[in-house]
Amino acid sequence: MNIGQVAKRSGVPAKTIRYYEEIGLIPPAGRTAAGYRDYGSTDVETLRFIQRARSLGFSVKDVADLLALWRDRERASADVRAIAQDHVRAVEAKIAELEEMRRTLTALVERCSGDDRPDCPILEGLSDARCH
Amino acid sequence: MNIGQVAKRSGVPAKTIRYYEEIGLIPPAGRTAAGYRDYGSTDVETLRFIQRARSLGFSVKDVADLLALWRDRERASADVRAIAQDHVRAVEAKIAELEEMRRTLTALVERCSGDDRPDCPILEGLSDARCH
DNA sequence: ATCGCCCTTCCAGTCACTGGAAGGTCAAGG
DNA sequence: CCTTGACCTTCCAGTGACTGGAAGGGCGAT
Repeated sequence: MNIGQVAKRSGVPAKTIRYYEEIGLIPPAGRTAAGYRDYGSTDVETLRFIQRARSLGFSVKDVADLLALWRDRERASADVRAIAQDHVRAVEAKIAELEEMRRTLTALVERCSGDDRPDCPILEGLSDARCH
Repeated sequence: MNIGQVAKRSGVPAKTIRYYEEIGLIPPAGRTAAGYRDYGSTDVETLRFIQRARSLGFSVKDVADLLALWRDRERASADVRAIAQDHVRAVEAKIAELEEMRRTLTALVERCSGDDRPDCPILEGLSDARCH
């Protein structure tokens, strides 16, 4: 299977697949006589796994660890859970941070009339930080 | 005032101040005879403005636009409001995305026993995407 | 043989910094 | 006067995770 086919089936762009190979997240693909990368259905499954983990926000490093555990039939589920739980905490922290931004921003936007006049509580808020 | 002083007073690291100068977010600072950058209190205020805008998640490009409006006594508050409102929408979209991740991740983590056994719904979820 | 699409590599750019090396400056203490 | 230590300077490289594009080669169908 060509890289384009794999890209279509896994949802990972061809360019990104090459990049994953370059950084060692996936092993180097076999090659055809002409030098084209050649893949099998296992590779598609691996890339789908990677795609899903990435879309859940796991870092490439985390994905590498998860992949290793995925391939290890002797793994302890506790190891997987630890990675996932750390990530949940990171996601929650990020949400909290963004919620805080949203709160402040919304308060500023609401106080701004948004007309032709130069008078603007948003800029005032940014210069004084009286917004908190 | 030396760059270190300004860094302390504005909350923007010295390295970042030099970087902002390099990319043109702030004008080049004056220099002392010895070649040290020399700042006044206006510079500290500008950097504080930048610091606050950045901490609310505005991109450097947005900050440049906001700074220009801040300095323009003839601005229309509608222009400021438009930038801020776009940003609020972006922040809200990001929050929604992270909430969705958190929901999926939490569901997976909850189903995982997290013990010595290899049996792991998290890895299963990542391979099958039966989680949705 | 030619067309259009696929593949290859390599280099550069994104975003917003951050770290570090190599070297110059300044103020205080001995 | 000299040294020490904390500051400053520039320049180069690296981060994370791709993404775009150029230059060149291959493949299947007409």
